Amino acid sequence: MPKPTFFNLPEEKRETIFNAAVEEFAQYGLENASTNRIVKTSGIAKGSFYQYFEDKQDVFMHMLDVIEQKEKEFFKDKPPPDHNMDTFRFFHWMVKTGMEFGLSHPRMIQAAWRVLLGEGLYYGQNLAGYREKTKKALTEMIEQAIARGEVDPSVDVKLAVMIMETWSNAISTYVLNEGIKQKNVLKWMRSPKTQETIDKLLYVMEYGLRKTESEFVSKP
Amino acid sequence: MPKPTFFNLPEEKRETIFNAAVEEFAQYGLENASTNRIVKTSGIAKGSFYQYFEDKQDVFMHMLDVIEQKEKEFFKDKPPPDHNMDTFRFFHWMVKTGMEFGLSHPRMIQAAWRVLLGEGLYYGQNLAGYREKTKKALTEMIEQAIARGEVDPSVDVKLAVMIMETWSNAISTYVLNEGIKQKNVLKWMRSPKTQETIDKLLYVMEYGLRKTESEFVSKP
DNA sequence: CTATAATGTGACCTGGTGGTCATATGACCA
DNA sequence: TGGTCATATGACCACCAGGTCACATTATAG
Repeated sequence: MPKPTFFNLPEEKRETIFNAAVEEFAQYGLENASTNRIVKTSGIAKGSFYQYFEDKQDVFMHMLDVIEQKEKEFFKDKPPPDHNMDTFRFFHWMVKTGMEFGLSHPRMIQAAWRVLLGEGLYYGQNLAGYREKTKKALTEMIEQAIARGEVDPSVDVKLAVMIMETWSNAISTYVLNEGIKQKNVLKWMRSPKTQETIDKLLYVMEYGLRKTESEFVSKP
Repeated sequence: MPKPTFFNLPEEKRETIFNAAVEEFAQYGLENASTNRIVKTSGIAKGSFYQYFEDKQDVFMHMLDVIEQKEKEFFKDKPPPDHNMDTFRFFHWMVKTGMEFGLSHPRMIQAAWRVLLGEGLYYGQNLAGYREKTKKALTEMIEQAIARGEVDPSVDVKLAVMIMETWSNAISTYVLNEGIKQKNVLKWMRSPKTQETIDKLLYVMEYGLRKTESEFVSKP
């Protein structure tokens, strides 16, 4: 948690510092982020930084909180089209909506992903908690899906979770890496071509890479 | 390339230094690897290190070469059971054999993966070449597979490559992470349970996560 | 035994790191 | 006005990084 002093700051200054930190994390990850650079780019004194935060990990954790909060807000007025829908369609909706959210705060998400996926494995307990959360949600979803006869039961739950995580990671990585190159990310994201790519990826997750009687068709 | 001096060294000393470097990369990655620690753990003077190598990246590239060479040796007397086999069976065989190789040099592989996957994205050209190689091989394989009618053609080649890469990465990561915890990795790797897990993962890649008429059966 | 070449060494350099602290600034209030 | 308290500052610290280099040691050859 940042110290109270940080929250007393005028919003503009607070944002400047926060954004500088986010940019630093996106570029260098957590381990290689430099507080010196952060203070330089945000135009504050070194001492000030330590009056706002314990250390750089403190800022990073704060960023995760901000993401979580913004995510909640974003999803609040975007309820899934049908509550009792097919699990794959639900996952589909979740991935796509999640991507839209991600692209509205690209650097923040990039920073979080980079650290959580890259360094998180070799890091302390603090970060592990964040990964557990999504894992738990996925587990519940899959248990339900198996009960409903939607997911192949011969693949056990733990493995299915791992598979869905992998897919979700792969798609996010793809969208983030490609999206950043675009001049208008949202337009790119919503373009038929991009949508089809994501559809195809999710289709393969569902039906596999082997050619079977079921064929891919783009769904609106 | 390491300097000639390095190759003139008695084998034992050479190995000591090399192993220390590998261990360092496995633990800290390339960016955070410390030459100071490497020289300390291998018991040589700082100056000697720079008489053997240009810098730490030089050692790392050398490690990649060593891996490549050992891989060639390993695969030399392990030709695929049937040359004109189904692509998925071939991929299956490749993954499993590759894993066996990986577990015979776990730290080296771990180090390479860590850097190539984690830092490689944000690194210079040197490393990109190594990723391109495997990508090219996969591309050819998939083009053939589509021509043979084995892979769904509605999923285009580029995407299929990405999917196979993702799977290969996911499985490797899984095996490496779990394998390292075991007291006897090879025994663990060859145990029916582990084999079944890998079979299941590859099965899902092939037929998808959704329950269909085709059911998973463990194949010998 | 001597001269020359190859190898080994660690003190030393510059520069960056995370973090501290005495001091300065300025807003607010009695 | 003078006093107080939160905020701001950057010089400074100890530490570690990668890298160099004059010098010491050892091996080789004549």
